[in-house]
Amino acid sequence: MSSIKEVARLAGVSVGTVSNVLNRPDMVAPETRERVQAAIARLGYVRNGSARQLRAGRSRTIAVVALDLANPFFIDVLSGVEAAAQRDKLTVMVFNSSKDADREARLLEMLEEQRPLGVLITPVNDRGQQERVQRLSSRGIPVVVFDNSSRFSHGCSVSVDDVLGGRLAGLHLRERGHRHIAFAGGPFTVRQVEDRRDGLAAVLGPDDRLTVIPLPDLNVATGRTAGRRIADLPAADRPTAVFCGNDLVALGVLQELTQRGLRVPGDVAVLGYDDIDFAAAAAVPLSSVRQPREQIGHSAALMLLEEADQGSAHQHRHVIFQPELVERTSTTHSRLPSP
Amino acid sequence: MSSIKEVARLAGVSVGTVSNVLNRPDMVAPETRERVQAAIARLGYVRNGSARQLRAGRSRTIAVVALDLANPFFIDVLSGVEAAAQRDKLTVMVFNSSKDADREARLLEMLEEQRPLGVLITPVNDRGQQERVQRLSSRGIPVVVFDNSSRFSHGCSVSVDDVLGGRLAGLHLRERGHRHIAFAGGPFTVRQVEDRRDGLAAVLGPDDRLTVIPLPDLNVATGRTAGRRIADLPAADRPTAVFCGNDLVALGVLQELTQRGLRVPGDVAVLGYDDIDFAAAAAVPLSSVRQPREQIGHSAALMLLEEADQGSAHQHRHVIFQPELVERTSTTHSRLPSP
DNA sequence: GCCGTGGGTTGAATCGTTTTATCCGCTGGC
DNA sequence: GCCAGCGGATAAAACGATTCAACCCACGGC
Repeated sequence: MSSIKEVARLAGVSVGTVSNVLNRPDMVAPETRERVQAAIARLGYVRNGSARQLRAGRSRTIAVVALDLANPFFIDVLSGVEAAAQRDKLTVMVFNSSKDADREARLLEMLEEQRPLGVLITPVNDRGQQERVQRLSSRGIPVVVFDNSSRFSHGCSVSVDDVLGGRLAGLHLRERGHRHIAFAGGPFTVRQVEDRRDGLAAVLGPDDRLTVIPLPDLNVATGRTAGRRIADLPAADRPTAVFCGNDLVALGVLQELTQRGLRVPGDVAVLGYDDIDFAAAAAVPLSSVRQPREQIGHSAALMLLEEADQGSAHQHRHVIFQPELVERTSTTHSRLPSP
Repeated sequence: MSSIKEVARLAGVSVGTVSNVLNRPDMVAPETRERVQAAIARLGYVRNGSARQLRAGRSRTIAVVALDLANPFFIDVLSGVEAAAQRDKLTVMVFNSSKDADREARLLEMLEEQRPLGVLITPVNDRGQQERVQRLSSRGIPVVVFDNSSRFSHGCSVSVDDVLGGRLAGLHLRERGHRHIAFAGGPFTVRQVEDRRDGLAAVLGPDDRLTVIPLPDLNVATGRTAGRRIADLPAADRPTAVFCGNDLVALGVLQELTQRGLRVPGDVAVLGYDDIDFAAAAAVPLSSVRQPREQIGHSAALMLLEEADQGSAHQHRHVIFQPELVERTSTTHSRLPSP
């Protein structure tokens, strides 16, 4: 309710001095400073962020537009971002696009008006948002794209080599003797999904068989339908291993398979992607291709800050992390004696 | 880069007219309107949110301060909030206090400066933040506290009857014949945790035994230590059922118990709280006390909007939802023949 | 006695909107 | 022929901070 003016009046100084007390307290005589601080306390004054930002031109918050907060993967990325932001005492605000291109568009529009210090985003799809993202960065708001292997040319990007991830998955499964492997995931317009499948396909031998089970989305529910599809196949046609687009799908597949009497990994091995914490806690602890989650967020945020500091002198960079395979029970033959 | 002024100049009108085109397009002659719109498009003009809000005094975003985004429970609450916000085309921004009182304090401070339309929060603890929250609402920013059974007197609140939840848990387990039950959770300074334990304790018979395993926090890791603690007890002293502070703990307990050769529910039954989606997908599908997650968020948001509309005429309300028990495998005796 | 210096303070300009009172030119009614 | 009314546009006053040039005063040096 009370503005800087009333503080000034109550303390018997000019608004400029109050502002100085707030922003460079050492520039003002101790005695006046205390008088001003007393006035501030007395009125319960707190400064108006909008006015501040209007004048200053820059905000102290960085925005994260997450593709799907329901996926723990993003939460972990987020904590990497928060760690990096803490260094400069910036606040992180999170928006959820929920994989909805329209929502994402609205959010970006709103961010364009709000002008945060920078934006971290995993775009819903490569094509559509390019221009909108580009507009942001042409407005002086740095944008870093993360978890997206598309070469994002108008800004920095942090991604993980998903083709390699697919290859690791394929090699691991072949090593375990699997010759008929399914890939459950989609949509293939999402580059990551496409890459993972392609990586898998690339390491299969000429006589190996690959069954693709396309899914409209990557979550537990679609995973279940994939599991059902697999369970319903005649045993001869059934793949002996399923590589899933991410861990949520794997969890769904796992649940449905065991529920229908198939044993994991005995009858069908299941391999996930991301290595979220819940993967290890699953019915059968899930093998998974791990992405360095916090690190993705952390380095993306650092690149953002760097760009925000450097301004126009900045050179965009593209960081690519390597995934690694984490082996758990769901792809090793059970050590328990079979009945 | 370009402001409303340049648009006005390019279109050959005054800034007031441009503002009208933006905010009440029907108040301006079609011909001028088009000219202005052309100018806007040509310059790539987008309005400055800070200036806008400075003048308007009110923002169009509501802030959610979540206690722990890593708990899927909050994500579900969040989607309820988003659903409600969509109606008025408000944006929802999320902040993560991570159960850290200092962080929460900083966030609230920042929100006080930023003046969102309203704030939804699950405070880290009842005591400390009362005043800060109160300051917000005394500044005209409505605050709704959710998922917290403390009677929050300075604003609306939405909560779930946790004592009842504890009772339901206790009744269910007793019905299954359990007479020695453990409660794994903490810290007990958190009202919800305390209530759940008390509810459980209230329905135990005089000869029943309750073992409390206090935990510093509710997550998978602490759940594991609880599981280990239980597994290490001599069989005679071991509770036959564990009621967990939330599903994350239950997941940890479950994992550790099975890993150490104890069978769930054969040797020890496990009961969770919240009924997050991962509960159903666990090693042994988890019985759990369900809270109406989306609904909590939805009704909290509606109350917030109501208060924001009504202004000072508003009467605070307290909504309390009822939990219900969802029975799955982890508390029913296995149908599989025991070996 | 004058001048330079420098810490401390002030006043005014500025950021980009929204909003309100005012104005302009016309038409229609009396 | 005058005035009310009206659609449409404008100019100027907010909103609440930051910043910068100017100023004031006391002090020391010469």
